[in-house]
Amino acid sequence: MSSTVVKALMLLEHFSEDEPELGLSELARRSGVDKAAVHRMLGAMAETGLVEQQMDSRLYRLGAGVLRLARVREIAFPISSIVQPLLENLSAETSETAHASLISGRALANIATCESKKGNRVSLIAGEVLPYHSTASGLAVMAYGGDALLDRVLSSTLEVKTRFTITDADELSARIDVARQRGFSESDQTNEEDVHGIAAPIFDRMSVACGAVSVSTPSHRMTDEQRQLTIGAVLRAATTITDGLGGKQPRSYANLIAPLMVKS
Amino acid sequence: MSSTVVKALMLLEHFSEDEPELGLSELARRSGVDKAAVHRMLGAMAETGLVEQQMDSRLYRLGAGVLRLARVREIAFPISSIVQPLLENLSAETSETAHASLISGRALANIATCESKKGNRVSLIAGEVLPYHSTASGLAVMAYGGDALLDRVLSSTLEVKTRFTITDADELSARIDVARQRGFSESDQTNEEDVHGIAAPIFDRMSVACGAVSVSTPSHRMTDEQRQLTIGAVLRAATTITDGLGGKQPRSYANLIAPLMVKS
DNA sequence: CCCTGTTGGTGATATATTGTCAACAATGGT
DNA sequence: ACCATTGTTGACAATATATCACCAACAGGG
Repeated sequence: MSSTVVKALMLLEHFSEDEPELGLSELARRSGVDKAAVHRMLGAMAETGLVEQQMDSRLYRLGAGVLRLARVREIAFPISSIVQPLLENLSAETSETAHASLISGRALANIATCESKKGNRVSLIAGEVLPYHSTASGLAVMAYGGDALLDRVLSSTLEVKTRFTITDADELSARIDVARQRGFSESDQTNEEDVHGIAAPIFDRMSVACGAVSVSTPSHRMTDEQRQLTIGAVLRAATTITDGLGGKQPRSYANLIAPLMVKS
Repeated sequence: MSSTVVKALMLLEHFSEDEPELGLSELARRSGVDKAAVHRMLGAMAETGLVEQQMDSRLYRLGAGVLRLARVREIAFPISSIVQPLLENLSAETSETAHASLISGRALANIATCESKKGNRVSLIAGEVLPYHSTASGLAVMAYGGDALLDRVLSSTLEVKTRFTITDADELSARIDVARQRGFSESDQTNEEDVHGIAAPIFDRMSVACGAVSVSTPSHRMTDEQRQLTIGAVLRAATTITDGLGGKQPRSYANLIAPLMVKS
């Protein structure tokens, strides 16, 4: 059915900013895998330094190997360092929390964040794995990420995250179409309660979406005015990031969003 | 014999700053694994975002997933950000290239670097995997990393890196003893030609070595004077880093190196 | 144009690793 | 003392894997 390598690596998705250290039984419970299997997988990943086990508490955490890998990737393709300052600009423009994510296998990987300076802000867990179907970023990516990606997501089981989460493939498909027609995507409380998201796609060298930029706003604060402001800022940021990464927006897309990008 | 997860993850060690993108056949050749197997493993790792495949060139590279993992780890245990500025200080003091590495499974992972500003300097490949037996950092870690680690390395096959590389377990053991008696380790051209290394261990909360700081100097430039200067600087840096990470040097070790740390 | 050398990718089958379940010692809480 | 955890190890059946072959596509070179 599914390779053991995938099963092992899926264990890593349970580590987050909130819970950087997890026990064996805990991981087995969350992943639904047998304790013995988890034990062997973690042992294998520890051999290569992807995880490491605390000698005293016996808890597991992400290992030094991930730092090395990230360095290699970041030196060869400096994405985070390019994106981070642009996110800070975006956050300043909108006064809300901004973040960028990239396609990472079957989900989106949040790779950079800049939180709003307001007291009441959307604070997202760093390094979280974002589902395609329930986030604005996901919609944006699916709208411009090619049919292969789209089909894969639409035919997968769509997890319920809140009472607003769209779990029907047809309805989701319709939302994606709307995003494609507008040039940006919007989602309200579909991934988390009281969080409104507006996102725009980032394109690679082949004009295929490889990620998205997004601004998360507390739902109640999302007025019409704020919405217009955010849409423009997000589209400008996405365009700058696409350029910065050496990517190219499709011609039709550039024309589509041009009128929305003018600074009022 | 060995789990498939390990075999899959070992493929990642072939990606480096110099060669961030590799083809399927290339990876199969270097790892000595069958093409079909490599293909399946890469596919599995791509599913979780650990690697990604360029759609046009079909080459593989490290994926966005590693960035996410590194963020999670770095936010929970901010090592790199603590170590980096201290390395810059160390490099300035010695005028040579400094780097820090952590235990990462069966090898050391280089996690931070600061290159010398001199024209002729030791320039090391970022994110390289450093063997225990042929580097000064490795000697330092083995000297204070506990018997389990020591036995594992001494009983493994020691790869020849240069004509000076020590491949005899007894001789290596003797060198480690010397490092333990002195409080720092030294290696000359055992990992790379014309590179001299001086390293000191970094300790964790349980007073066990978890990594090392090292200064790499071109062999011909390593005079007696420079050597004394470097030893002091490395030991001071290692002490500061151990403290910064919340670690503790063993009492005996702190006493041992105290006289060497005085600034002349 | 063929020829040879690549490349990435795909099936078939025997084998070896893996999943499953049970039991284990060591903790910690009550 | 008990009970409920924890991490760990063992054994066996089940299954995913390693290995081999082959294929199509592409790139020079003669």
